Amino acid sequence: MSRSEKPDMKERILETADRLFYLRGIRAVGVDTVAAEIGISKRTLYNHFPSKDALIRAYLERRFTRVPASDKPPVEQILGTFDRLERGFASKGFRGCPFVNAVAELGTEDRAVRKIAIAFKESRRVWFRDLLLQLDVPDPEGLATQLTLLVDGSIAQDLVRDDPSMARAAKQAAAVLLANAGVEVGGDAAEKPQPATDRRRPASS
Amino acid sequence: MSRSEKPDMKERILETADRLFYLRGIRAVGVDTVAAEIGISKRTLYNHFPSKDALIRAYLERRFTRVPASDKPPVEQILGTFDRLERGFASKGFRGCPFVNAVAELGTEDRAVRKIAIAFKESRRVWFRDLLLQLDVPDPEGLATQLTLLVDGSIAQDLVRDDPSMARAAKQAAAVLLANAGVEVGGDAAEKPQPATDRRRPASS
DNA sequence: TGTTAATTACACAGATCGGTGTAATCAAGC
DNA sequence: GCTTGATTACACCGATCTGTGTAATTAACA
Repeated sequence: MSRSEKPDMKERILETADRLFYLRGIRAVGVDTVAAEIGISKRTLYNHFPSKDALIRAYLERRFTRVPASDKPPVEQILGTFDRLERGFASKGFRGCPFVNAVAELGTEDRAVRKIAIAFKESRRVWFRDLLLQLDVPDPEGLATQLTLLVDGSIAQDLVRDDPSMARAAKQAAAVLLANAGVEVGGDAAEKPQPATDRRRPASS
Repeated sequence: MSRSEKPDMKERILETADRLFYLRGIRAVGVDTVAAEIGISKRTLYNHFPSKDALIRAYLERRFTRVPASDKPPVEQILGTFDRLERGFASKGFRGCPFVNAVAELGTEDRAVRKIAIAFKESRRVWFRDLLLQLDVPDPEGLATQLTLLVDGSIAQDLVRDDPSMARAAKQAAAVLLANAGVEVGGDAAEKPQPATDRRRPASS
């Protein structure tokens, strides 16, 4: 099949489109820009993707990475999510949730895009729920939803404020919700102190 | 000053820009579209706003409406926020947070837009905090932040899923956080039952 | 009535966009 | 060496976008 020297041209296009779409915005990046960034002709790009819409869909589907399985205790996995979030926020390349951004950019009328976004949000909710089922909480479905609210809330707040401590605030709230559901939460899991005021990266504001 | 028959041309332009920008997206709506929607010439629009960027900024500043003062008890005000949210979600014209959407669309590099968005988010956090101060909770700053996470989380989730029950889930979580801080929460404040599954509007999906 | 300012219609500039057509070039497999 | 398929350069299309220039028109006010 593949006669091209570089492993897979389609994957190279997707990698570049992912980086540009996510960092600069989907509408802000043209197909010419994507092709030029890789150093290929626009024609080659259109030989792999019939339209920009198809490229956008492929970009979002590629972003749909499953959360890796873990053998750690469910509580640690749940609260660890917010630690990963905080590290993500602090990294330079973070710019919000690609699915929420895509819906915000392309509108709710774009069925294909919204379908992928919904699937992603639901997959995370189910991931929470399955962990909560192991913990025997009274209402795993509802609590899982509440945890996703904290995740998406901290992502939106960090996108605007560029303040990674939002993940820490979300983690503390999650710990309270878990404790309220009868789950034993390790004392060090949610480091309480931390006034959380002004933990912005100096680059911003 | 104003020689125009209609009260204020500038306000008419802003009203229309608000509706179109919010519902269809800022980048998706051109200045020609805004002018045509009102029935004025593009030249008139540019006589009131020097550029589209200026119109965008004015649109966001106009969206920056303060939460009205209320004499109801602080707890009711806080939890009532989520009831208002749910009604907003259920209304046809809801399409997420205009500030988050603007940052998602225009990028974090747009200093002016981001500054307005940050100011708005902070104003809501301060509104929560001032109410919490009246309730004598241990950490009003941190709890206020957590409440904003629930607000923005439910907004993001509703934008994607078109599911107004997200506001209800947020309200229940908020009630738990308040109770955990020692606040007396009325039993009817957070109507517990409600499996919350599939409360979508029939129009969607 | 005459002055003044707002609004109008309309053409147009300059850029960018998504997408196509074509013929040449290049590299791998038989 | 020849065939085949991928890639290339490059021109080009039509649409859309922000923004401007201009001269005519309208309406309020003195």
